Amino acid sequence: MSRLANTEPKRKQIVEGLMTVMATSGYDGATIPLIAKAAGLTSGLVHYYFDSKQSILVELVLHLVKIVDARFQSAVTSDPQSELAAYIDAHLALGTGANPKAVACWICIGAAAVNQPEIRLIYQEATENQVTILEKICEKVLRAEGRKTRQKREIALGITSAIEGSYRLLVSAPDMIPKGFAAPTVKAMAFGLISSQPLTSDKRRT
Amino acid sequence: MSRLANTEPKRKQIVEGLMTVMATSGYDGATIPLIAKAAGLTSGLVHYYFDSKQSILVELVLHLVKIVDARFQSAVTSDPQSELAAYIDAHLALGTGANPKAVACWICIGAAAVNQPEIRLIYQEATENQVTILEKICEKVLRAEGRKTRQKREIALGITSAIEGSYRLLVSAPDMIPKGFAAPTVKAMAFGLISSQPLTSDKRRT
Amino acid sequence: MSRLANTEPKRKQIVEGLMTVMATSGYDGATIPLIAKAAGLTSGLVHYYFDSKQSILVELVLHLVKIVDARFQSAVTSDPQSELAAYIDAHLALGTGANPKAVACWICIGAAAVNQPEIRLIYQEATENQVTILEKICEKVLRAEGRKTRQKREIALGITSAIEGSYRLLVSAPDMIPKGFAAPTVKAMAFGLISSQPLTSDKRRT
Amino acid sequence: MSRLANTEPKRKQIVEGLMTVMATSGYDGATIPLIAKAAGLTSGLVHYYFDSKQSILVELVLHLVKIVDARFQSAVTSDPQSELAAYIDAHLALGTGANPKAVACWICIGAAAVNQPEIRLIYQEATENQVTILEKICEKVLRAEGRKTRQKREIALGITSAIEGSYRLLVSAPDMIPKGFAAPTVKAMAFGLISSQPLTSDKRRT
DNA sequence: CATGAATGAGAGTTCATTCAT
DNA sequence: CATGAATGAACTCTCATTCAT
Repeated sequence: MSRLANTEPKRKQIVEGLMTVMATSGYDGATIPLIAKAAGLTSGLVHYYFDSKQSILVELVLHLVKIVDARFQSAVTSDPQSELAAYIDAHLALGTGANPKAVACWICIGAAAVNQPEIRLIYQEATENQVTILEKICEKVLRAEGRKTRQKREIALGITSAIEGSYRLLVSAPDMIPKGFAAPTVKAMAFGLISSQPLTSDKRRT
Repeated sequence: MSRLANTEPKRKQIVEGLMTVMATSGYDGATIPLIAKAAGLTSGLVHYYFDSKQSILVELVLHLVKIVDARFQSAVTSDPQSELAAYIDAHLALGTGANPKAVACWICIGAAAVNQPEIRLIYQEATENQVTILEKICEKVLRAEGRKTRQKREIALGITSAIEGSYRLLVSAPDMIPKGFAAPTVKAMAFGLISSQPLTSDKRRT
Repeated sequence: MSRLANTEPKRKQIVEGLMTVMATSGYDGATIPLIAKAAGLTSGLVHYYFDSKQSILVELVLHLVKIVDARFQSAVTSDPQSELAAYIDAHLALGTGANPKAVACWICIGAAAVNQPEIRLIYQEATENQVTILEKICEKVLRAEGRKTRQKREIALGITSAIEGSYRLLVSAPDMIPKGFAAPTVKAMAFGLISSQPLTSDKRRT
Repeated sequence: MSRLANTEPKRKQIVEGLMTVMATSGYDGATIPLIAKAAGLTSGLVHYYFDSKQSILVELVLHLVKIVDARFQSAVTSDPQSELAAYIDAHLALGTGANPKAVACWICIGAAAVNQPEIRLIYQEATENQVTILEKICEKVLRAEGRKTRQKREIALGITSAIEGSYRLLVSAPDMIPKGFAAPTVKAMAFGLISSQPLTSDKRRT
């Protein structure tokens, strides 16, 4: 077996160790020994597989993006409206019990992006990917509803904001949030926002 | 007589020092020496005015809440709809250049709330206050539009999510956000959400 | 009034502040602000009346010596044996409730003598004074009992050891010591030690 | 395989580093860098082997107790009287050059017990163990001399006081103490104290 | 591959002391 | 006299990182 044979599983273990610890202790509170322990390894090994603590964080961000993507991909996508609903559900279901660790980490990553340019870049890239996907879905919905698509990006950004903001409240003010609140409300906002767009042609619709 | 007691200004200096440093370095990156330097003081003096680093953070949270409150209070509030618009503007204008440091700090505070229970409590309290204010405004708007008010809290939480999420994007993915995007979009989402509420139903109720 | 008018009372206040704090917090735990507070003054004033923290300790040692001296002086001194008993009582009564703070301080001073030569010197001087007084009493007792006085200094040192050791136990292992244990036991040791000395002349005494 | 685990020797090195520094600088003067230097290590490593400075002190107390125990255990114990003498010699020989560092530390530990409850507890426990051992020896001596054993604990406490007090003088007033003074005097006091106990039955012994 | 001992820089915090007022 | 703000050095302790084994 080559040396690489065992490399990926180990790296994943470590990344998930960081996720676990970070979800309860934040990024700075996630020390190498704690990460190692959560991963069932020793601190020395962590640095064998990763150059630095920050490089684990980089990989974690990529990992989290995959988790959400996977969930959305598996959603059934018949008509545009249910596709949009499925997208929102895929994201917000994470917070409502499905993967609270991932959400807590995501909040910490946003803060880490403040002072770590490398993290900011990949956070931005990941977000850009999501917005692009969402933009396309929104475009389809707008078309299906006979509305102008000019603002599709603003709409996608608005929905993304609402999702990210829901994460914030779910993580940092959990006591305020009624169970099952986030997804329906964000969906209502999303469709409300779409409905506020002008129709493509008033004549035909009259 | 002793030296002129100057406690409050000094504490404010320190709090603003934390805000400045935290906006670029995060909470853990905001070391006491850096805070002191930003405030033009010595590290020793920081601990003369504050028991601990965390207690500076506590005061900063209160300080940030005051900034937003002050901005909103000064807004003219004629009809409910413009009051709601003014509320959203007061919050989001901060991010669009008015006080980017405050917004960056707010993001870091949310992350700090993850692993510092005391911070979580005051974050939650501050958020609860905002939601309560917003809830009342929403109720007025709903009444004015002849809609049921049952969901007013969910609506307030939804708008709050959208605002918080906009902060996130403004801070952590600034390159993605077109100038002046946030406020109009959040307003459209807010009014879209309100419009999705059922009418009180004048017929049956007559 | 001259400037000195108020000096001595203030210094005494400070010394007693140190005694109070030191009895529960040790010498290093007795910070200037704590001493000042215990004395009802401010930290600045403490340094107005004393050059340094150590100089307060120096004065405290002198103060403690006076306390014991005063107590012994007031004892009735009829025959040598009761004088010795009175001496021991004067010292050990301190520990058994009369002045536990003084005793706790005395223990701390012994430790401070380890690393502060100036304290060692005055501790030694104070102890030497006590031993000298005790030596004279012992000489009288030995004479009265018709015993050789050659070892009077060793006897005085032995009794002093027993007293100092009782302080240690009273302060550092208070739960082990039955009420009223120390004085009778030390007296018994003292007289036992004296009885172990050879008689001055067996012939005459026959 | 990792580096050869060498935990116990390293911990011992550190404990002895504390002993060395504490003997001349006291507990508070024994800073981690000084302890590390005395042990030939770096400060970081000290905290690798011990959670806190206090935990080193805890281990030092146990270490000191062992030193005395070892010395006493090795003493030949034929008749009760020489066993008592051996016990006193084992303790006091330490001060007279055999291990002056240990004695100086012991004095500082008593002072540390004043304001550190955990230290007080183990000081008390160590002392209680010694008193219990001594009590049994005294009981044997009392029996052998046909005296009542009721006061055996008070006697043991008295002898312990005399030993502890001798330490004090040896450490804090070394110039006053003639060489070889302590052990004989304490022995004389001990036997004098025992002789002061009533005989078990005067009638039978006639 | 794997360990965990070792390092060294730097964190938060305390405190005797000074001094402007 | 008296205050308490201000300083700066030193403290204990933490931690990412390295490396001998």
